[in-house]
Amino acid sequence: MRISEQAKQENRSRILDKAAEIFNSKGFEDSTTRDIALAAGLAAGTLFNYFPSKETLAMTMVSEALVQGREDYLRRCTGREELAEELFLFVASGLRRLRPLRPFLGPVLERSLSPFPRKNVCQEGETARQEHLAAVQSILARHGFTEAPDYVAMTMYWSLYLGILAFWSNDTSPNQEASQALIDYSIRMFVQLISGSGADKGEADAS
Amino acid sequence: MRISEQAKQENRSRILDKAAEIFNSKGFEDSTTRDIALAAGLAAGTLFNYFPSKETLAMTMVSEALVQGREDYLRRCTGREELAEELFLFVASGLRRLRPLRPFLGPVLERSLSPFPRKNVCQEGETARQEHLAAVQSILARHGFTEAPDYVAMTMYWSLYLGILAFWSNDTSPNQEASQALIDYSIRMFVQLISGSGADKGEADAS
DNA sequence: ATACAAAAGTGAGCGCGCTCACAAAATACA
DNA sequence: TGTATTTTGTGAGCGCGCTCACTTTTGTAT
Repeated sequence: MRISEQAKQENRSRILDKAAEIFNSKGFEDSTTRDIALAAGLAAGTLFNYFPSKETLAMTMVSEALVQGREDYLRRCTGREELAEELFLFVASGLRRLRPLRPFLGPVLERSLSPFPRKNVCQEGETARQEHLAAVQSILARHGFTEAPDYVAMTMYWSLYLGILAFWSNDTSPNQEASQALIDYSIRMFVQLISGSGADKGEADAS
Repeated sequence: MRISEQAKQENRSRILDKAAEIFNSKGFEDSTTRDIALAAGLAAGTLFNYFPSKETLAMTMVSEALVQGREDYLRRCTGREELAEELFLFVASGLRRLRPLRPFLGPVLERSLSPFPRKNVCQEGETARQEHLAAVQSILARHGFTEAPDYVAMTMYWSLYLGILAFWSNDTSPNQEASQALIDYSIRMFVQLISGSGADKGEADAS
């Protein structure tokens, strides 16, 4: 069992390695699970003993990248940042870790993170979303927003975040400055939203 | 040629009718193009003489609904509305027409309207997005925003709009009040964004 | 009518993600 | 060691969206 356990881990990481390679060279949709399995030295069906779907396989990499991004953020965060500043740091840390996966991220994030209701949800995606939102909530809490923001605010946050991911994932501007501007505006907007409705929720009355 | 032309149109609309029926009863993903073609009295392959893909078939219905929604909006619009009010009317008019398609909208909108880069883009989806955004721009223009808002603003608008669609498409609250609140906040946020464009951090408040 | 070209319909078949009945190997127990 | 049990690997095969070589129908010109 020990030896087998180790062999399993090796198989798993060999699948992940080869998958990353193939996804990066041909994109997500043009890569086949058969190719990946064979490249990892396994039969076609065996891949699904390790990952229940092609989507989950890809999202596993995304998930790990986002976890590392979160760790980076915690390491880099001094605790003296403004709210917007800290949110920016958090988002940017995630993107930095996603960078190597960029060539094949589009279809994966679209399927796994989008809030549209679907038949077969990918658990990795759900988890990634929840953990991201939980992190945001904890940042808010540390900045004095003790009551959890309502569903409207968090729904809007997620929409904006997905928009950032989508834009960033094919941003060809030199240093992704275009994305930086988008992140900047999105976060500022979000901060403004929760600042304005935090006390008296719902009655903002603009007209 | 006359008769055949008419037959073609009949086939086309029979496909659309049966597709709507089947999509509504089994959802988009569980419906097969074979079933739809047979239900329309055609061979499996013939369907693709009329629509290049299953996605396009579904998006054709969405597209038509959105066009009708736009007409409704033009009809109902008095021209004396506030900007936010008019945007709300515009968005709500679209949703009203999409209502009958709601049971199968999720996967369709996710694939066709999402801004994530993809291999095979569905032309119907691209067009729908462009027309929607053009309508928004013209509303803005009529309210004094003569210079076209920059890509950041429009990107954020589209993110928020997609979020609204996603939330609304499985909003089970009695009269979709939950969605109404989301639309309200999203639009107000967007108006604030373009009003204060170039404005500095947060505090500005509404004037 | 007849011949012919263009348009429309057909269904076998492809490659995909994924399943599943079974085979092989690893482990547990005697 | 030998046997039973569980775990892991295998690849034929399914159903899907979609293609394409072919047949049938339609329209035109003689």
